[in-house]
Amino acid sequence: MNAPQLTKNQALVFDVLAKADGPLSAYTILDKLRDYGFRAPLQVYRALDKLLEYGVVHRLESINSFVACAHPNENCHSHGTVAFAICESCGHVIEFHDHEVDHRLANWTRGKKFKAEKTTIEIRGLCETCAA
Amino acid sequence: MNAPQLTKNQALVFDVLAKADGPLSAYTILDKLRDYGFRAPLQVYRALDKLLEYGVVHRLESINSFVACAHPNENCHSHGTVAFAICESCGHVIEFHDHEVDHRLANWTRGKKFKAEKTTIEIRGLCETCAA
DNA sequence: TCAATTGCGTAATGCTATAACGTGTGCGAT
DNA sequence: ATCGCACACGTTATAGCATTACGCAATTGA
Ligand SMILES: [Zn+2]
Ligand SMILES: [Zn+2]
Ligand SMILES: [Zn+2]
Ligand SMILES: [Zn+2]
Repeated sequence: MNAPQLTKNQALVFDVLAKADGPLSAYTILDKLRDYGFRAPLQVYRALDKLLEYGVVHRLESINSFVACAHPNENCHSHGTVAFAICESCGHVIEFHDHEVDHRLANWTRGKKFKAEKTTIEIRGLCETCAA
Repeated sequence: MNAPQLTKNQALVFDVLAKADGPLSAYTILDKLRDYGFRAPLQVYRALDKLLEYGVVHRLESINSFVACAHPNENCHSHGTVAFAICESCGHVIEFHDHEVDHRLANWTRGKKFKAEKTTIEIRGLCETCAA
């Protein structure tokens, strides 16, 4: 899914995420956008839905938060499953792909005849800086 | 973490999960246990915390639900990361391990000096029956 | 006996997400 | 033109998930 011109709300939400140095919850985004006219969660969630659909934002399931894609120029979806390492101390997120992991999981689903729609891989822990 | 004798509440929650044919949310568990004296979410969450700690229950982050461990006699934690395939149609969950996936992710974290604490791998889609 | 730990019960609150309603705007088909 | 449709938007209310805070009781172990 390629991203068309963003609407005003979508652009506002995306900018907040792009400028953040870590994942944000929908309600945190809402708070940051109150000065721009946002009043209700749905304004955020509707924008997020589209941004997720366009692949320019990822959802971190394990922490109910959202993050701008770290590879804005590639199409993340085309590289297979995106994986995340999330530092529980400083909040930083590293986004990565691993072809071999994709391959193994695809093998498994093929063997089980399981039709995968969406795969989540999230590693929570401490980044190099925070672990030191 | 090995499971000691469960308390009454822990045993009730565990039994509900063990008898269910799919993952349950904390509030669904609460409803099923009202006849046994449960009145508040915390009674469920406290029991779940312990059951998770003992490794006899897993939390599915992507659907905010809980499931009894499918390998009650092995120690799931000792096998590395547990992965789940979750059918979005019938709700069935298949729990599995893949050493090679673990290995790849461990390689990645070692390379980044990221100290992994908890890794989530969840595949959502359609099981063989539902995909047919 | 005293202190610390653990489990339990209850009420209140906070965080996350969606349902349901209506409005306005752009745009192609008739 | 104007009708119908798709889409974004705004608002209110509600549903669903999880924790904080307080107090009590039983257990353990010094
Ligand atoms: Zn990405
Ligand atoms: Zn960090
Ligand atoms: Zn297990
Ligand atoms: Zn199924």
